[in-house]
Amino acid sequence: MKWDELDTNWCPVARAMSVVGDRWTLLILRDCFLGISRFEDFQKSLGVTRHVLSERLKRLVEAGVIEKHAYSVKPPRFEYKLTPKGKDLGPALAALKDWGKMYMPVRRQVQSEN
Amino acid sequence: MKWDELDTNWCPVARAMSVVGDRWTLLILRDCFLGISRFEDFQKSLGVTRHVLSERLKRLVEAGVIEKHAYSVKPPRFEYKLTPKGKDLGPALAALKDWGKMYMPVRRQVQSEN
DNA sequence: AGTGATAGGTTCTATAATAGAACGCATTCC
DNA sequence: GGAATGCGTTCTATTATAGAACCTATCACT
Repeated sequence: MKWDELDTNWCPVARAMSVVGDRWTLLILRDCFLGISRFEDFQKSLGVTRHVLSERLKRLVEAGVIEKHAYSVKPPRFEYKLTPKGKDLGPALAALKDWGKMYMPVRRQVQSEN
Repeated sequence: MKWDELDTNWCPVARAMSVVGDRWTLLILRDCFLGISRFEDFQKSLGVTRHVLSERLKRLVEAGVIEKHAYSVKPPRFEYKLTPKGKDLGPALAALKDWGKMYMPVRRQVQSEN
């Protein structure tokens, strides 16, 4: 199969990956679960480029995983919130969290010389 | 943060993604759970390029998620098997499977004109 | 002994995705 | 009339992935 045809795959895991399998997507959703909802906050939290963040949010909205709505019209300001479909990714994220806690111990980042 | 520094992140989900967050990796592991163990079989099952498959398997072995061992020396033949660490990704994959079943209905692939 | 098949890769080039910085717009604050 | 904030888009450079070809070792057949 091809990566951009995962949505028609027989396997439900593959179909799930067609929505949440791209780089950064699952971490954006983790941030949603932590209460983050604004573009700037996702960007600061993750360090993902604005370009990619914009593209991922658009995709997640299209897929019905999150919703975008204006919390202010003047000035125009938006927030992204999990839909029920998005909230139901909670168990998957929780399982990844548990696994990470168990098997991926925290290692201090090596400080650069400069 | 940067994608290749996820392993030092404070968040266990991010640290998990440092191992299983790359394209195709979670689907390779799904295949492992389905009993697939050989290079050729992963490749046929997923359609991933041999280059990427090789790289992902190497990474998963390094991370201790799967083990490579020879099941024949003459001719040299190998199989990849889940370690306990890898088997403990079962709940995460199961959660993704459930979510995919629930929210991503099977759609027939549109047939090409040619 | 030569030919083809099988398994497990590596190497090569072309294309697609991501990184990183800059820019644009609307609005508010000073 | 700046400067700051929030939410993006656009641009170029670098990295990752796709797709095909190639290599090695062995066996099976003729």
